[in-house]
Amino acid sequence: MSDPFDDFPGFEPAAPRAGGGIAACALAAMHGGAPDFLSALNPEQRAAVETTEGPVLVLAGAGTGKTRVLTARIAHILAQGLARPHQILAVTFTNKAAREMRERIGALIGGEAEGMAWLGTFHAISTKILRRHAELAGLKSNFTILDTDDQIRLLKQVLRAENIDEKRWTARTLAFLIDNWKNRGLSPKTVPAGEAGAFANGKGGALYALYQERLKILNAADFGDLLLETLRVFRENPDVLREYQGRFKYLLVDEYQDTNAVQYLWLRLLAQRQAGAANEITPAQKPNLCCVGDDDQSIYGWRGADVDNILRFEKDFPGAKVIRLERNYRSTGHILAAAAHLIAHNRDRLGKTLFTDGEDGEKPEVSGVWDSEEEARVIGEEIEQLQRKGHSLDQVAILVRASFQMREFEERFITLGLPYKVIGGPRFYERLEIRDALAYLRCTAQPADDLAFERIVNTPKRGLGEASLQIVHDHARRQRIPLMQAARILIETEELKPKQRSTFRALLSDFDRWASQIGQKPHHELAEQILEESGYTDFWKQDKSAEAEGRLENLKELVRSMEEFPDLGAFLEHVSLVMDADAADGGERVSIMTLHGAKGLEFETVFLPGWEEGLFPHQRSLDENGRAGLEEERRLAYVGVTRARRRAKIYFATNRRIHGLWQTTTPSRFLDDLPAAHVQVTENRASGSGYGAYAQSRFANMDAFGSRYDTPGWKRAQQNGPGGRAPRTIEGEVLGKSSPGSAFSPGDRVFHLKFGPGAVAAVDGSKLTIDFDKAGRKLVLDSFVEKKSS
DNA sequence: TTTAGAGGTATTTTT
DNA sequence: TACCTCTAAA
Repeated sequence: MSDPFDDFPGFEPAAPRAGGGIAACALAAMHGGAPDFLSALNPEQRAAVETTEGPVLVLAGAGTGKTRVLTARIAHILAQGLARPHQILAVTFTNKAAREMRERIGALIGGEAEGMAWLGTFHAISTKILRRHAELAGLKSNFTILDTDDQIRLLKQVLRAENIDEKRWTARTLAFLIDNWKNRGLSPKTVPAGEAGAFANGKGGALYALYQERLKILNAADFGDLLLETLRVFRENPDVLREYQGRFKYLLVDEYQDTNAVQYLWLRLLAQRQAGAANEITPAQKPNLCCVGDDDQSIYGWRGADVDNILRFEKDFPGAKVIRLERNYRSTGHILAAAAHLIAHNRDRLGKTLFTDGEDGEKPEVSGVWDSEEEARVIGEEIEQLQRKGHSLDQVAILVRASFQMREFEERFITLGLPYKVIGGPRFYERLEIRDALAYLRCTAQPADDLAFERIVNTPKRGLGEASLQIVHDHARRQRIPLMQAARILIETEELKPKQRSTFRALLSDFDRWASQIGQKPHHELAEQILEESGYTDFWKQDKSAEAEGRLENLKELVRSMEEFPDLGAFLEHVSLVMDADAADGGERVSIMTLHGAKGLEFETVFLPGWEEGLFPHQRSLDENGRAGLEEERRLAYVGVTRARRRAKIYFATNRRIHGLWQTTTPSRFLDDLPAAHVQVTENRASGSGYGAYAQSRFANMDAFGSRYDTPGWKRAQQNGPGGRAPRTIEGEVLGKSSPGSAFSPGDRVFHLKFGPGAVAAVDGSKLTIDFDKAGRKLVLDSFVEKKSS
C-alpha cells in the first residue's frame, strides 16, 4: 500500500477538477465518440464495463482480458462522474495485482488514479479501516502486524505457559488451526465445539482464546485478525458499518474465486448499502458490486478459498447479471482446445468454453522421458534450440507442481550456462537478515514490540541467553508490561547477574539513543547507524560462510529501499503488509516457477514437466480432499496449459526420486483428459516401456473416481523403492519380483527399522497405522516398513 | 551459551 | 536424500 497513513478524504464529493484526464474523457463521451478504453473492448467486455448498476459477476476465462475489463470499468465509472475515486472500493488479493491495477487505471485516465484510496488488498484495506477504529477491537491504532513467524513464536509461549507437550501438539499445527478458523470467520467463541476439542485434548478453543488475549496485550494483530477484527467491528458497530456502506458507491473484486469465508462476509456486509436492520438486500438497494473471477482457475482451496462463493453468486445477490468472457486473446487453437477438453472433466464448474479466432498453431506436445534428469536435459536442449531460432528466453517458462522439482532444472541450466530465474523463491522480507534488521527498527520505533525484542536481544550473540531472558519475561508477565520496560526496571535490581545487567543496560541505552534520533535524521541513515552500532553488520562480516556476502548486500538493499518512504513508520507498515520487494533483473532469462506462481502470467512457450500420478495430481491432495482435491489439481493443470501462447510441452518421467528413493511412476491421468485430436504425442526413446500408449490406458474408459488410483500400476509405484539406487536396475528388479497387488492390508506383520515389529491396523493410501509391539500405535509411511512373511 | 548430532518430516503460498 | 528443529553435551 502506498499511502498507509493518508487521511480519510472527506465524504462530500470533491468539486471536479479541471484539466484532468477525466474531464477529457467525459467530453469525448458526450460527443458520441467513446473514449479509447471503451472502443477497444469486445461486446461482452463492454457490457461488463458499462453495466455499472447492480450486482455483476464477470466470469473471465484465462486470457480473456480480465484486468482490462476491471480497469476500464473503474475508468468508466470515473469518467461518467458516477463516483469520485475515493468512493470506489477495489479489492485484490496480492499487492502485485493492486499495483498493476493502479498503474493501468493511471494509464487510462491519468493522475486521477492516485485518488483511489481504497484500491488494495483485502488485508491492506482492512488494516486501514481497523487502524481507524482500533479501540473497538481492543487495540490501539498503532498496533503491530505479526507475520507467520511472530505468530508461531507467540503460540509457542502460549503452549509453554499452558504446559502443553510441544512435541505432540506443535505451535505450527495450532497456528494452522487458528488460521483456518479465522479464514472461516470464527472467533474463539464461535468455533464449533467438536473442532475446538481436536487439539491438545480439548484445549484448542481455549488456546485460541488465550492467544487472542496475548495479541491484545501486545497490541498486535495477525493476518487473520486484520479481516476478522474488521468484520467484528462492522458487526458490533452498525454506525461504523453504515459509514463505510455509504462511502463505497461501487465495489469491485478481483479473483473472486479465491475469496474465503471471512472475505466473503466482509464484502457482503459492505455491499449491503444502507439496507435496513435485516440482513436482506431489498431490490431497491442492490449493491453495485462487480466480482470478476474464473471458477476454473480456483487453485487456493487449501488456503481457505471457497469456490462456492463464486458458484453461489447469483443466489447471494439476486438479480445479478452474469457476463461470460470466453473470447481468448492469448493462446492458439490447439492449446485452447486441449485446455478446454481437460477442464471439462471437472464436475463443479459453472461452465465456459474458451474460443479464439486465431490460428490453430502447434499442438501441445506430450513426451515421456526416463527420469527427472533426462527431463531436465531434454527441456534444456529444447530451450537452447528455441534460443538459436531467436526466441526470447523471457518468453519461456517451466512450470512445476512442487518446488523440489526446480532444483534439477537449475542444476542443468547452470551447466548449460542457460540464464534462468526462479520466481517465488524466498521472499526478500522473509529472509533471516532482513527480519533481524527489521526487528531492530521495530524495537526502536515501537518499544513495546516484544516479539521483535526477543528476536534480536541476543542477535548478534551478546550473552543474553534463555536464562536471563526468562527473568525479564517473568517480570514483564507479572507486571503486564513490555519486555523492554521490564528490562529497564530489572537493571536497577540484583536479579540479573552483573554481566547480563550491564549488557542489558548498554543495549537499552543504545535503543534510547536511536529512538531519540527518530525524526532528527533521515530514517534510512538512522537504520544504517542502528545496524552498524548494534554490531549486526559486523556479525555478518565476520561470518565466513558463502551466504554472508549476499546477506550484507540484502541489508544494503533494505536501507536503500527505505529512502522511498516518508518515515520509519510508513516503511514498517509497508513491510508488514507487502512482504515483497521488486528484484531488478537484467537480461533475458527462462522463468522457473510453480504452477501456482504462474497464475495470471503468460509465456510464448511453456514447459510442463512432472505429469505423473502422485506428483501431479499430487497424492496428498487426493488423500486429503478426494474428488474436490482432484478437481483442484485439474484446474491447476488447466492454469498451466493456458499460460502458453504458442507452445505447450508436457512431460512425464517413468522414474522419479521422491524423498531420496527412486519410484517408478505412472503417467498422470490428466494426460488421458487431453483430446487426442489436439495433442501431439512424442514417442521418446527413453519411455521404452510402452507408456507412450497411455492414451488407451486402462484409465481411458473409467468414469468412477476412486478406482483410479488404486490400480496395480499405481500401487506398484507406491511400494517401489527401498533397496538400491541405480534406477535402471531397480526398475527391472522390482517389476520382476513384486507380485501385483501386494499392498499392505490390516493384519499384516511388518518390520520397521526404528520401531521394530508390529501389525498393520489400518491402511490409508500409503499411510499405515501400525500397532508396534514395543512402540505402540504409530502412523507411518509404507515405504518405511517391510512386510514380514508370517 | 554454543554447537554438534539426532530426529522427524517431506505440496501448492498470500497477506 | 536433505532439510530444519530441537536436545544433549562441552
